[in-house]
Amino acid sequence: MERNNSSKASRWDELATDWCPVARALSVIGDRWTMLIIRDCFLGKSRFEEFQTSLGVTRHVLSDRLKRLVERGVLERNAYSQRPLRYEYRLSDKGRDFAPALVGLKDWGKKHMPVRKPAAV
Amino acid sequence: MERNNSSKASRWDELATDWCPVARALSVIGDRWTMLIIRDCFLGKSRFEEFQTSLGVTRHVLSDRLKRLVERGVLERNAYSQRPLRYEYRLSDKGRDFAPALVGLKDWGKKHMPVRKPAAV
DNA sequence: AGCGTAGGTTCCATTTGTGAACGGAGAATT
DNA sequence: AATTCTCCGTTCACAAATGGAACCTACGCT
Repeated sequence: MERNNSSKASRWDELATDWCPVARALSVIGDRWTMLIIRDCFLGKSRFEEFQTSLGVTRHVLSDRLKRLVERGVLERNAYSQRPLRYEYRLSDKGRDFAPALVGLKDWGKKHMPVRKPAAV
Repeated sequence: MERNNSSKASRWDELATDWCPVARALSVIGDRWTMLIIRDCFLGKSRFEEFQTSLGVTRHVLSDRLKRLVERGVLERNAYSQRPLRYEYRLSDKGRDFAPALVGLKDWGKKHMPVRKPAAV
């Protein structure tokens, strides 16, 4: 499905080589769900099932995103169990460097998207 | 196409009311192209054609994004010409508050996505 | 043997994005 | 006055991404 390397490039996936560093950053984390996976990593989550239940994203989109993030060096994939072979995903230094951007988004969300409480009846 | 308000909600468009402020921010700017439109606004661009040629996004996706950003108060739409009635899109205060997040992305892109120059032959 | 769990993959329907053409309204050119 | 140009979109057919559910593998538990 995703990751078919034979297709012609659309403008979106030319962003990785754009002149603008913001565009290049978005080529890595500009897809749906990706930034939220990174947020979950900052919150200490590391396993497939954790991300899946936390985000409600479908499993194969999650699978695709994790694969891309590992390919691009934002996450590292390590076996946390050998006998049932199981992997966890952890932020690399490159991934941890998203902290300032994430904080920027957090501050904006807090200020401009207040949680709507049900009207007290 | 987009903006049909009768459809059932998927997880993605429930983000606007998520407990996490990062998720709420992403519900506004987490779509493809949206953050790049905001970047262009910071760079002084304000008109439909400017965004379109700068980004290479298709016209009706651009049209959709601008509409959403105005609806959500990130951009303001003002007539800049009366006789051919034409509009421009400018950042509101709410939109300008994306500056820190944008800077975070810029710094990450500069550090971790260096521009590949063609090998000097 | 049968069930549960973690981490995926596969299938199909729906939604979103792309690419190109079309439209309208006024401006500028011939 | 007719044609062309510019700006800001809309519409259409097709391709790609996403959603939702089922399935699979390998192991552990009872």
